[in-house]
Amino acid sequence: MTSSITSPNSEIQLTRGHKKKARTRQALIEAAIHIYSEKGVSELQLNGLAERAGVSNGTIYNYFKTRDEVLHAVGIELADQFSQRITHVSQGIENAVERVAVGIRMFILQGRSDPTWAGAVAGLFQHDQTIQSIVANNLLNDLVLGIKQGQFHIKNKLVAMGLIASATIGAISAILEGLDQADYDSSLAEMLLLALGVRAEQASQIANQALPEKKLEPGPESNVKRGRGRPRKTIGR
Amino acid sequence: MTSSITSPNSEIQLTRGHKKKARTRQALIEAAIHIYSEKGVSELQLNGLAERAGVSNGTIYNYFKTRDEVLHAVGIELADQFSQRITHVSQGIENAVERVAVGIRMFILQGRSDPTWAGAVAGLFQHDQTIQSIVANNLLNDLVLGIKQGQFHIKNKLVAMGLIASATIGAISAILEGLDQADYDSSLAEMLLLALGVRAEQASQIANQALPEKKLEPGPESNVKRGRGRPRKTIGR
Amino acid sequence: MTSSITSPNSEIQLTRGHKKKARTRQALIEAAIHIYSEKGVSELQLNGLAERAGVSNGTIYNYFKTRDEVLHAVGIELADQFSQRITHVSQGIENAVERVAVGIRMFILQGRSDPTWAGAVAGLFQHDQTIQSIVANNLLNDLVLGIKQGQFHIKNKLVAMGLIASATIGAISAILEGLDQADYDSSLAEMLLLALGVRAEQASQIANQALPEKKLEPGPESNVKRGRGRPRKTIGR
Amino acid sequence: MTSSITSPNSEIQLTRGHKKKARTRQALIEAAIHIYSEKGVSELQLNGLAERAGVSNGTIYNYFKTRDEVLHAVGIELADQFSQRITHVSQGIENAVERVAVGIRMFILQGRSDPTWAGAVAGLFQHDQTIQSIVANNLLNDLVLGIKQGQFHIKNKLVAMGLIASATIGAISAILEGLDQADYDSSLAEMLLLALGVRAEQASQIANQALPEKKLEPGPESNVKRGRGRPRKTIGR
DNA sequence: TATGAATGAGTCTTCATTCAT
DNA sequence: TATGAATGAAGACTCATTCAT
Repeated sequence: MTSSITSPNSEIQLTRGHKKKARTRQALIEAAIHIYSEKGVSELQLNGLAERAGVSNGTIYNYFKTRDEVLHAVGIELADQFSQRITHVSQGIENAVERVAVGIRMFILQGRSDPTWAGAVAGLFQHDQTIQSIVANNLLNDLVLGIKQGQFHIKNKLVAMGLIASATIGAISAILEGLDQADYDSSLAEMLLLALGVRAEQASQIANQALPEKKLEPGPESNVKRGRGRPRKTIGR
Repeated sequence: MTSSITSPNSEIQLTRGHKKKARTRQALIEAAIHIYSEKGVSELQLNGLAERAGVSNGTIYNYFKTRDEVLHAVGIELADQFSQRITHVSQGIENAVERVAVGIRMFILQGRSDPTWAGAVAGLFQHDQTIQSIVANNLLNDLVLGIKQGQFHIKNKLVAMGLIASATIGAISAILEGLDQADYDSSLAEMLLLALGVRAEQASQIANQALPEKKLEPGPESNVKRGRGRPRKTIGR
Repeated sequence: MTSSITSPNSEIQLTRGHKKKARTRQALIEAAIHIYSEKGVSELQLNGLAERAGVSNGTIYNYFKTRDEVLHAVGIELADQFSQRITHVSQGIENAVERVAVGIRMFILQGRSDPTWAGAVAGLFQHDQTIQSIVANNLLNDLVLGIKQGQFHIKNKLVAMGLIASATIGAISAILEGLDQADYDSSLAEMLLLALGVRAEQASQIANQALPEKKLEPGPESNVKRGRGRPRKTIGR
Repeated sequence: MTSSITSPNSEIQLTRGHKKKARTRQALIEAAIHIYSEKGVSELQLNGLAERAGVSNGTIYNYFKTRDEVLHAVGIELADQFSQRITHVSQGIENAVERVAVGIRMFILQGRSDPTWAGAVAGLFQHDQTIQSIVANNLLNDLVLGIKQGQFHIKNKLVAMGLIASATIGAISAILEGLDQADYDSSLAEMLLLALGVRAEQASQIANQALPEKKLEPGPESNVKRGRGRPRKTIGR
């Protein structure tokens, strides 16, 4: 049942009979993330959610007043996790170019190692302001830093930000749809660095250098065995 | 607010009684595009569609067996229009760099001049393989051409393609959400050319040169004369 | 199926295939009135309503946007019918004392001849402003008239109005609960006339004189055969 | 807003640990009375009740097997209180006309001084036989007495009883809805005495004379000391 | 073909009641 | 006894689809 979605300290909670409430809430959010990932954000049905979380439908309403509140809570949670995961790896990196490259690549690599999580994040990105803002903030800081460091040459920061965000999300989506490519992460990172005005050799070098050795995040093997199959037949509801 | 989606001068159509059927079908599709644009693909409700198209709900089922069939037909139509509009503007441009730049910019400019259409296309892009394939085909040809012409230096064509597509769609979405920027089109085009390995000065020059004087929108009567029957060979379903 | 609840001209409608819509709406309202009468206003359940009206539950929503709208519509309808029935019989009576007496008695007699209707009106009286206002208006006019005619001697018209209304509604309720009394109508009318300051002999005479020969209202026999049994076990929902 | 329902000085209660049970039960009933008064009898929800009583929802089921049992207990309690309050004020009054007038006025005055309690009683009156019976018994005795004293001239005692009860309850409801009038109590009492056949001058004099100086509300400790067990013989269920 | 009322399966939501702690 | 999370039956509401006219 544990998955990389579970917050880090959840093992402690699971051992005790206490904190039942927190556990159920977490179970609901995790189940929601799985459903997001498999069927898309707009497909979340409360019956399915309850079943997947192993509770009865009424239980959902002990934690969320309405369906929308569930969606929102999941958004917050994903945004939170996103922020943690990405900032985690770029901690300690001083060079803005490297920070950006590492961020892009790490996120793409999540598309392979934890497709559930990545799929949910990617899917949610279009629908939730919260997660967009978080990405935007992280990115903007690094862009500003890089400009100050004289490494980025950008005419319009907002356009640049949008470019990086949508390209990265797009890459994740492509990978999840089976269009993976060898070195997708470094290829894309290199191109995006070029777009930001980084010199070609530097872009190539930084985009292809080894990633820091930090663990991506708990990420148990269970993430891999889950297929992201079930092709959506219907677009709408 | 002007939109090429709007049916052509209706007097012309009314003169021929026997085109009623085709007209109703077209009215439904156009109404659907409006709804796509305003509320998102997954929000299409058949009652609202009928109302918007000025027919009664039962009438829909004279043209489509099921809701899914409506969605599919709209997808085809949008893909079709997209294809026409884009190929239209790059007709006659020999230089691959220019072709790509013009394509990107023209599409972004639609976000301003015909937001309904652009919004629908952008929204559909995430959900429908058909339209993705069309973009892919157009783009791939130009990329290959540019490589042959020695102007693009790309490691992975598929990655490059995904980059351009998602960045452009992302730009449209941003604009539709009110996050417009002056020179969004040329700024983004320039960055993307850089990403493709075009030299900085050339990228800047081509991305900022005046666009060809072609009208953005094909004449309205083309909406009708384009045969619905013409089977299209697409990669997607 | 027809009942005194049906509006007068409904027979005409029922003969034609046209006006299906109006017929269904009327069927819903009539069914609601029956339920009101049997189970009380707060017990109206949409499933039961649909079943009783012989339509499927979804059909209700073709006529009313929400449960509350059903309640309101029934309130309007009952208030309308109330107004018609009562004003009908007092038409042409010039003397205010007589008008009031006839109104009180007629309404009480409805408690016997059309218990469904009367029960619904009585039950609704506590919950709906609309019907209260209508009663109030009818009554107030007659009180003012009687005062002008020098027959009523009242200190406070509003108190008097409340007295008459609640006493009459209370009588209906008592009758519907099986606590009927011979001459309930004239006994109560006489007491209320006394309360309004009418002289004893006049009160007695007017309260006991024969009622005008007008038919109460369509009132088919089907109204009588329906028992108002099913004692409410539960108070709340 | 002062209310005799409010539990007595809680310090006294806290000194005795062994009365916890009785206190919780009483807290629940008092909370229920507040809810009755504010939202109507049929709106009592067990979650809200628990919250208002300051206990957790499960606790209710330590005192009542079912929601209906709660409603019933509240009914008993209110009827009990009603009986005490009314008999309290008319104690020592020999004249039946005065007894009736005082009863009516006192009850109406509760609508102002203790609207919570009065509202609950009035609301319950329509739904609960118990409280109706208590009123009936009190009233009937006085009516019989008044007839024996030659002061009431009534054709039908039951009709008269119903008239007084419903008129008084109606008055309370009107006041609670904000339709208060100066001298509502004496105005109504006077009219009702007239209805009972009392001569005009006497009715006016008695209905308007000063009320006895008794406190409206029995001492708070009575809330506790009144045995819950005392079986009451009532007509109603 | 067009209409629009009717349908009913499917969803969300509420709330009295149960039960492990 | 007290707690409060969990339960699930039940009710309101939606909407794609059918069908008589």
